[in-house]
Formats: sequence, C-alpha cells, structure tokens
Amino acid sequence: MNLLSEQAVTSADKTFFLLRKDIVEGGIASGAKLSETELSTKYTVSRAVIREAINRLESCRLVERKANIGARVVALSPQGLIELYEVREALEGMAARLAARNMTEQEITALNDLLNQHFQEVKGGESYYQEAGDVDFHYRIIQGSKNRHLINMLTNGIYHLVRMYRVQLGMAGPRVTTAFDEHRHIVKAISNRDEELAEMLMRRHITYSRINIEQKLATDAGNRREQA
Amino acid sequence: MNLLSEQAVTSADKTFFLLRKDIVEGGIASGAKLSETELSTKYTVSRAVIREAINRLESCRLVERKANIGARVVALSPQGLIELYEVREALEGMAARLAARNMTEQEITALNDLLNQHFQEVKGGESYYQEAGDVDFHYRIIQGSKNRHLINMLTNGIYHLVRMYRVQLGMAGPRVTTAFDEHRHIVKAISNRDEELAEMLMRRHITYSRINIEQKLATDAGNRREQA
DNA sequence: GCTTATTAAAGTGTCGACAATATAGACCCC
DNA sequence: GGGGTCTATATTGTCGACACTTTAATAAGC
Repeated sequence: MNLLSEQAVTSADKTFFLLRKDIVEGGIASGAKLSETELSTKYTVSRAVIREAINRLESCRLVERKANIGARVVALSPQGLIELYEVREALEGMAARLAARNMTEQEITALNDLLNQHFQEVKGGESYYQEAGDVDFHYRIIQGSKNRHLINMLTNGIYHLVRMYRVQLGMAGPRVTTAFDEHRHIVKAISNRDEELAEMLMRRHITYSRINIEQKLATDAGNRREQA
Repeated sequence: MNLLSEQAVTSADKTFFLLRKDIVEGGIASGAKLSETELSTKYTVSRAVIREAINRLESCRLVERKANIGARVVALSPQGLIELYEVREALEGMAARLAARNMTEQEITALNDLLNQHFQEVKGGESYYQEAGDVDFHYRIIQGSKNRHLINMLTNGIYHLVRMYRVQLGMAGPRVTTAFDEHRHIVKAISNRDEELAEMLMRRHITYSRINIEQKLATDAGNRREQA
C-alpha cells in the first residue's frame, strides 16, 4: 500500500521497473550503453520488450536514445543536478500553491498527522528524518495539487532522477531537523489556504535543499582532492 | 530553418510526426481510439513502428495508453486546459527567470529585433500578431533558459498540447496588441537581468492568456446555448 | 425477461528473423 | 607513418506471425 506503488501487468512493465531500479540504484552505471541484445538475454525477454522499456526510460529522462546508435544511461553532472532542482522548484512550488487551493480538509489533516508521526520519530532517538518520509511529504502535496500534468511529470519523471542523484552521489537523509520545520510551515500555509506563501515556502525549501547538496558536492570534491 | 524543425531519420520518426500532426490538427478526433492494426495499414508501416510512435505520443501526453486495451487520443476539456496553463505558468515563469540569468547579450539583441519586426508587422496593417510569432517569442526564451529539462518538457511535450487546444477550440491569434506589450516588458526585464521581474511578468502574461481563453470558452458555450 | 456462462472475434503483447545502419579493423595509398 | 577506403561484424530498425487478453455476441439457466 505504498503511495508510490505501481503494479506491472505486462512483461514490458516488469522489465521497465527492473531496469529503472538498476539504473537509479547504480546497478547499471550512469553513462553506460544499453545494448538491446545484451539486455534481452540478461532479463530473458525479447528485444521488443527491451525496446519498449528503454523507450519508457527515455521519457523519464533516465536514458538518452539516438537513432541507429542506441541508448545510454544519462550522465550525472553537478550542472544536471542544478537544472533538475530548478525544474523541481518551479513545479513543486506550483504544486504547493495548487495544494493550498485544492486539498480537502481531510487531506490536510492527514498531512498534519504524517508530520506529527515524523516528529515523534525524530524526537524518539536514532531514527532520523529519513528520505522515505521526505518523499512521502512531497508526494502528498503533489497529489494534493490535483493537477494531472504536474502529478505525472513529478512522480513519473523527475522524482526517479532526483533519487538517482541522491543514491549515486551518496547524499541520503541530510538536513534532518531544519527540513522538518520547513515542512511544518508549508503545511501551515496550505491549511491557511495561503497560496502565495505555500508556493514561496516550497520554493525556498527546495532551494535550500539544492544549496545543501551543492555544498556537499563541493566539500566532497575538496576531500577527494586532498586524498590525491 | 524553422526553429522548431525536427528531422525524421527513422520510419518511426516519420510516423510519429505524421500522427502527431493529425492529432494536433484534428485529423484524428480527440478521444478517438488508436487501433494499431488500422493505423499500420493507413500509414503503410508495420505495427512495431506504430507502437513506437504511439509510445512517443504518450510521453508527449497526446495519447493515453492502457495495457491490453489500447491507446486513445486525449480528451480535451476546460479543466484540462486550465491544468495545462498552470504548468505552463510554472515552467515558463522559471524559463524567463533563467533566461534573465543565462541569455547572452547577442541573444537578447536578437530577441529585441524579433519584437521590432513584429511591431512593424502589427503597425503595417492587416497582418496581426500571429500565433507563429508568439510561439517564436516564447520558444526563444525557453531556449534562453539553457535548462535542458525545461526545454525538453516545454518544446517536446506541452507546446504541442497547447497547440492542439488552440487549433481545436478555434482560438488562434487572440489578444494581439496587449500580448505584444507584455512581450516588450518581459524582454526589458531580461535585458536588465532582473530575474524576479522577468519571472513575474511571464507568469502574468500566461495567466492573462489563460483568462482570455477561459472567457472565450465561456462565451462560446453561451452562444451555443442560445442557438439551441 | 433478465442475468450469467460460453465462445468467437478482434486487438494488444511478445517473439524470432530479416534489413538497414553504424562501428572497428585490415588493407591500401600517399 | 598518417590518412583514407573497404570489408566484416555487431547493433539497431522493421517486419510478419503467434500467444494472450479483452470485448461482444450468443446461448443457457433461472
């Protein structure tokens, strides 16, 4: 009953999910070539199925295809991460605005409950504010926008790419407590039906997150230079 | 040398372009079912090619596919149009902000030239500020953002859907002169490198455009009611 | 007469084979 | 020895056929 659960009905669906998992979690290296014949033996399906899966990965922006040449897993780069967060800022900002307009009182209550639950976990010791909770929070607001384009773009496309950056650049669960406070304020704005503020707070929240990641990248690069 | 030109290298490319044209311009009705076998005879290609084309149309959001059932052209609705413009507002607003940051002086100069050219055409009589000019203007700013995700989402996805609404609901070239002034102000903000203002003006520009369309839809609906 | 099974038709999903294109290596020319 | 061409190989693009699912029409039961 995961909010992000998708169920595979066709063989191409399963292969798509498997491939996506392997790409996002690094089982297939970023920048690697995706050979259709090779993958069809590896996943024991026909090339047609692989092709369909690759096509879908392309529309998620996880791979890039060139005619008559083939598909490669996207290359990760600091610049790419920044561009991704710029888009997130725009889209999730709008999602927060629309959520303030369109979420039902019930949904807002449930969202508050979720935050309280997170608060208990944070207070209760080791278990810090994990990525799953963060994703869940953002996911609910995106759904709350009730805008199908927005929902589709963010949950089918951008989020997997964000996760790929997080996993592969090794930046899980940062900014624990501050992010939590920011979430509180966003929900408050939504519950006040203050569209303007909700959008602004969400945009700042994502901007802070981006800056945090950029700093982490910079220091990591510095550390690597020292070691060398 | 059209800015929007794409060249088809493979047979699936051609079929994709043909199908997209037919869908956007109404040759295939919105909501219609896309039978793979039927289309493969109509366009004289194999079903595999049709399937690939339909997959790409799905990632443009022009068709919706369900497993084991088939694909349908998206249904147009006032609500869908509003949702589309909400996304446009978010994305193009961010594009304008980034354009103010990233466009070169040359590109800004060229953009001003484009506006002057449009101004001459407007002043010069009949030829009013056409859709092509409007699209061209927005297209340059999107490109000026230098953000690949943004560029891809807007030019490959959203713009064709917007065009489909424009064509099929019969609302070409409205708001001639006012839109022109808004364009001027946006370019001014970009040339001043005022990100904040550029984004705000672009968002308003798109909001006005949406309101204008909504009113047109409402009055059209009223007229239809009178005729009945 | 209405509901529920059964079955035939049509459509999508999957497969293996062939055609067209790109890549790599050998060979030749300068 | 460097550059270019040609050939062989590997990979992608396209095709037609088969398998499975859905749908609708028909028949059976109440």
